[in-house]
Amino acid sequence: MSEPSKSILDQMLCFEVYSTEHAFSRLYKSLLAPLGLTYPQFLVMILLWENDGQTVNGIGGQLGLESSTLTPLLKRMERAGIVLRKRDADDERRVRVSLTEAGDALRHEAKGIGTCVADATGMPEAELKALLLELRKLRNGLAAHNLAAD
Amino acid sequence: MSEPSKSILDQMLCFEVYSTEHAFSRLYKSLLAPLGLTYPQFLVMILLWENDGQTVNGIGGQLGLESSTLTPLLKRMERAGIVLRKRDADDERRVRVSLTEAGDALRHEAKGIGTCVADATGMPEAELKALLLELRKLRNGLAAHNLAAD
DNA sequence: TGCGATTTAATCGTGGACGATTTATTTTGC
DNA sequence: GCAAAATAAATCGTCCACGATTAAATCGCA
Repeated sequence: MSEPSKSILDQMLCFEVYSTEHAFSRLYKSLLAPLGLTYPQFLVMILLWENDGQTVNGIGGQLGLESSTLTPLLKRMERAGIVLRKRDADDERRVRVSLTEAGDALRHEAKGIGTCVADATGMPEAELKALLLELRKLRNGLAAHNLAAD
Repeated sequence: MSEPSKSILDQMLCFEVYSTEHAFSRLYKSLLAPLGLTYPQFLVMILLWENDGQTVNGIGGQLGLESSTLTPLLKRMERAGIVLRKRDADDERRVRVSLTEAGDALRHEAKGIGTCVADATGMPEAELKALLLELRKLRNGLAAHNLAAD
């Protein structure tokens, strides 16, 4: 009873990840609202700004999302006029997602967001970097375990 | 261009938190499925196993969830026969949530879950503990900023 | 005492997320 | 060259999450 067992620690860690995700989500919501974007939509935009015309699966692979999540999300973005969805002529199974002019223009409006978030953490860069690496290690561990379960 | 700016780092960090949360969520889903629980429901159960008969707001405060999230969630748990929802006789605005026998019994079936998750991380206890503290620091920073925005 | 302000849940609409399934297309194996 | 397998996206049902609003109960204060 004196020391917290590893399993309790783990429960706490999972909850911490869960609630940190909520905190990030709330922060991004307020920053992204003026652009009319949600956080997952913003992630898609980052990928497209970097490399336009990707397929649904390509985007999903990078974000870890299924087509059942992405298809409706991309349709909302299409309705908002920031992306286009078009069947690939060479392989009609694929749908390629590309930026409209409005979508491309959003890139400039999104410039300030990163620094806002960085400031909000209130932590020095080195510490954030270390945290990033530790989290990546954790996620890789979990992902390996998730794969092994199949 | 040579060094990653703090804002890019931050974007990566946020994404890392986001996807680590997904990885945890997937892992817990497979562990909790035999108990018929989702992860947020499991969090509610942990609170009730610790302290039965809490109010909706009391639970929400600890988990950072709104009544608009909890009410339907608790109704599903009630339908599943693991909790009861009852208006407080002293203050009829409050709804008290308590465990049924079946809900209490689940506690034993959930025993092994923590160690499973701890093993899945593949990381030593000390490292997990340090990560927990860093994440808490980050979350507190973000939460402070979220509050200040009001 | 009684009325306005506050507190507590519940409701509604929107958006994310997943698994299972379906449909269409392409690849492969023979 | 064609049937079977594999791949890509979409669809459906369920659940989580939030903000805004509503309804009911309680509190507080004049």
